[in-house]
Amino acid sequence: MKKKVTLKQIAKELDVSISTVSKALKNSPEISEDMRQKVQAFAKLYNYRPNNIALSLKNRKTKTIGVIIPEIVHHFFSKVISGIEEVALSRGYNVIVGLSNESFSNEVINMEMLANGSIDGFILSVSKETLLMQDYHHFTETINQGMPIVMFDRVINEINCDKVIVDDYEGAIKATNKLIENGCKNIGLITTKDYINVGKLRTQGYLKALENYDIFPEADLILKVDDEKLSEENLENLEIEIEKFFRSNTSIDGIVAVNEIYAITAMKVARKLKLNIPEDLQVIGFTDGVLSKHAVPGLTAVSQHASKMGEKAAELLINNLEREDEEDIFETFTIQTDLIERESTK
Amino acid sequence: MKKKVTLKQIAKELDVSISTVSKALKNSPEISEDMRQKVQAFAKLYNYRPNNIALSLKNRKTKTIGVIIPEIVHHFFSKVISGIEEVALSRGYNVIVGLSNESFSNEVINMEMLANGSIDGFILSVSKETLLMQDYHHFTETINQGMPIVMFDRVINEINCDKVIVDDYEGAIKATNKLIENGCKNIGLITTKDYINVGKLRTQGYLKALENYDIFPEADLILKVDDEKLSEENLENLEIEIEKFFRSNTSIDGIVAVNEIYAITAMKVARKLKLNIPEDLQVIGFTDGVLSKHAVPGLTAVSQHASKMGEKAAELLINNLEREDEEDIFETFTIQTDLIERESTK
DNA sequence: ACAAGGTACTCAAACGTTTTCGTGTTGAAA
DNA sequence: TTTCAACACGAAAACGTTTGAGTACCTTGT
Repeated sequence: MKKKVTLKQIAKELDVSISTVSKALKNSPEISEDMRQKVQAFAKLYNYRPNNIALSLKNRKTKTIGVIIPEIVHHFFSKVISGIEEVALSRGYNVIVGLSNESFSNEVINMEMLANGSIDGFILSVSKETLLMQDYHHFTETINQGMPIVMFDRVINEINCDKVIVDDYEGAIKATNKLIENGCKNIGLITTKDYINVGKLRTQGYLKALENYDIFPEADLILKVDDEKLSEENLENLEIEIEKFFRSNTSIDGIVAVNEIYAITAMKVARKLKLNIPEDLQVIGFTDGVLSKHAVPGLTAVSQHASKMGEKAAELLINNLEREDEEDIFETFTIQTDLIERESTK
Repeated sequence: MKKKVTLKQIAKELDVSISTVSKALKNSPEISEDMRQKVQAFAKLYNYRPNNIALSLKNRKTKTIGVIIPEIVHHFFSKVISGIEEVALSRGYNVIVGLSNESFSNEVINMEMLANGSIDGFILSVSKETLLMQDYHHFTETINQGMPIVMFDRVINEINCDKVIVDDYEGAIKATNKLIENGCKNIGLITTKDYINVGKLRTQGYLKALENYDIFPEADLILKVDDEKLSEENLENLEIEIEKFFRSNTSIDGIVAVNEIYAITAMKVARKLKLNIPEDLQVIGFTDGVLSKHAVPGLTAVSQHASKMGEKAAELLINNLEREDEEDIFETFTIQTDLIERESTK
């Protein structure tokens, strides 16, 4: 077992100073050609690699970005990470991932763990609990300490930082328009409680689209699912809620759902109630993930271009980190949605 | 913007030495009660947190583990990460994620980036290309430098390190047995090429189960999908292959598929061919992920307990890292599979 | 012969910690 | 009064690197 070799060891071995070795490896003109070659040959032989930690300490930057997300077992978030990874790698950065599991305290702990020198900046999507509690002190403190943050998807307007969001409002309009144009007369919306801003925006888009067509929105046609009660296990609750919703609104002929699970479950319930898709009921979901793609029938979905979100977030952060002047001009980048049409709509 | 405060600054402010501050914060008995309180109060006021990088350099350990996986947008892998994260967080470790995208060179680059001091050890699942090329020098070198590796799922027997695997062989036997007991006479297998060892093991399990029941395995009933040709986009190829497979084996009444996608696609094709599930055809897939759960009908699946794999891998690694004696006794931990029964089987 | 200048190296500080050893002051025992 | 712990603190090295300043030696020009 040969441990990693350091400058000091090379220096001792060649009987020169550490500085000489360092400079020789960096092709400094201060070093003679002879010495340069000797050192470089030796370094190659022993497979010398500079110690990242020492470099981080010296340069006061780690070339590492911290990503905090609510949940990784989720197509959208893993896709975002994959986008972040791609540009991070290409620009020489590492990615360290923290999971909040939608919990405020986990978010805080994770951020504190990373903020003490381990990383240069954060990319994050705010946890539900944080959104609910509206306690943002950990964000402001981090920013005050000079560590930049980029928020994506679930962002907080009051916080002054770079943001990457999806045009949820427009996306919901597109989806609703599509259904209206396809002849739906009674379009239902399955959404979340309003404290999640993406849910809220999508609801607003839905309402706007109806308004554009002079359709009066009916409160009965909007189902606000209480996400608190839902976990991996009790998806049946969701199924039951949606079934009740369908039974009390038999005229529904179109559904806009704010995420894949809601949409898929709606289709499942519809099948159970002997409704044919898309003949009797057309369905459009948000987030174009695996489920949409592999559902039968395929689910028409509003694509949020998750990996592009990740790429953009990483670019914003790295650009900020590598900016010479310390001006803080924060940008909010909006990603346009696309409607991916499949068999769940006509 | 108040930058992070260091020991040095506190020392200067209180007009004492750095050592005194450090000791006072650690409640050293060398320090008087007065001084201790003064320093701690000051530190709290300025929200002092020790710099992780400096600690890493001093202690020669980073309290960070590196995870290299082929692909993160994948239920199985993200679930594993989530298991790793959980254990890591509870034991005070961070997780840094690298993606190989199934490419050998990416795997090497990622490992080299991390191996230079950034992390204390690796948890990884080998990329397909590496398995194909059988070039393992980056693993042996890393281990030789004293950095421990834990491999999971796609492991390499020749490499001497901790491993966490799923009992693929047994899982395939369970699945095949189930179908046989349910009355299937012609059970097809949809698998990968043999260089992926999990695929190979599952194939062997399938064959073993048939043998146990004195059923002669027919080569025609085994479809080895060439994964190289498959990407996110051209899933149609898979569909076409499976359809051909079904058409040339009309007697098939049961399917074992080595992953979710194959299983779901098989169900989709079956529906197209007017085969009823589970009456005409029963299907069992590997990897109990979102697709299995939300498919219609629900897919009976062999659960690999991905998050448990992650937890176990993290435990093995951290135990190894924190072991006092430097004995290298490597363990291979096998996770038992469970058959999660849903509507795709009788 | 001697200042000037270039070459090829070494020294030392710095990044932020921890920790061993050293040292000055105090109070009490001899 | 001397001696010697006990106490409370400081100095310095170490982790591995980079880099500006310093220096020894040789060459050149006058």
